[in-house]
Amino acid sequence: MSLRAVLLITLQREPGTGYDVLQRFKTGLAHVWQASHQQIYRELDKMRGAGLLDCETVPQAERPDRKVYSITPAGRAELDAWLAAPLGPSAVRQPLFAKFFIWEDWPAEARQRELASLREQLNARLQAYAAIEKEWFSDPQALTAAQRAPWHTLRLGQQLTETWLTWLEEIQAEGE
Amino acid sequence: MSLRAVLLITLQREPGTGYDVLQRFKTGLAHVWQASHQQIYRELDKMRGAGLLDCETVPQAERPDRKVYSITPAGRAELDAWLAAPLGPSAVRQPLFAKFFIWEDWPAEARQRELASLREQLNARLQAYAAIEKEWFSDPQALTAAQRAPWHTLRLGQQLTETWLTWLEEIQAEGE
DNA sequence: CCTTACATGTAACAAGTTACATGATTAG
DNA sequence: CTAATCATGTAACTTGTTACATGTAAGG
Repeated sequence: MSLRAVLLITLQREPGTGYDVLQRFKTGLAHVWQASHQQIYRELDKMRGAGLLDCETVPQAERPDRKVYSITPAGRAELDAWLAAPLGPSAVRQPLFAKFFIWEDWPAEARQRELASLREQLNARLQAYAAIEKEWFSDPQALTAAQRAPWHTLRLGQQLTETWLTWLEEIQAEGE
Repeated sequence: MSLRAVLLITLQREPGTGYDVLQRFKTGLAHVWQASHQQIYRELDKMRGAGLLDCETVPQAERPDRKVYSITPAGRAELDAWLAAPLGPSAVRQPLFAKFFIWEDWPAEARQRELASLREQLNARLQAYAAIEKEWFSDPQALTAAQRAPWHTLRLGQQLTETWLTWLEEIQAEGE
């Protein structure tokens, strides 16, 4: 259900094609949701079938037609219903924590590799956040009302990542 | 793959039935992994089929037979391979962040309900962590080598939850 | 009497991944 | 010449959820 809701949200802001949505998932929505192009195309088609989206086919010379989706009143109603119901608890799935359950069983160099790889991923995430911040929220003083809440999500993302990094540094220091 | 790895880890520590594993997912492994009983039974059967687990059927009077699974050498090899390969980045899926993208569109009381519900969930999670800590790591000074890494995962879980809570309090304060 | 614990499963569905497939245009 | 961008899709598979199904024993 959540992918569907995210699609409704982004298409409500601005209609677009499956490809457009994929680009949004890679840039401004990168810290919110990710999905493969196959998942997006499939879901958009299902939503059109369910009457939540309209689809206008725009022919293009020498390229596949663009299928521009936009939200319908039924789609907006479905979105409102989703917004009105508080989210349930999310499932816990932490493969790294699982690895830590037999941490002493590993060769030391495998541990180092794991931690180094994690560190890179966390730093890459911070950089991605910084890019979003620069593009969308460069001046926190001048945020519009509509920008304020999305900006908070970005800040939380940053803070969670920093919590991870601090913890990682402690672990690495202890392992020496 | 990760569910499979978690099952290998827990059955390597101690053989058990699907039901046993489910109980572990509810207690000592609660902050690591969750899965429904159907998912567990299905996966255990597949793993037995793939030669990763042995299954010994223990008849019981007046109750369904217990199927006790234990890890095979092939299972241990698969686990070692999983441990040796650093984890890839995990997918980003934050439905709450999506809601925040149209936060100003909601009625104020719906927002309050959402935040209150989140707060309850976070507090419940902290309590679950405290229970695990009490049962498994009551004396941090006296941790065995094997307990040390799992204890670190618990601490990270707590710290992440606290980061969420601090953020939540800021948002709630600002909303007044 | 009702709920919880014990102990297993089938079936259908929803969500997400990976591989394969097409074909023009533009930038290096 | 090669890679990236634009733009769409099919098919097969894995993973996770929900509903249905069975039956005993113990505790309140």
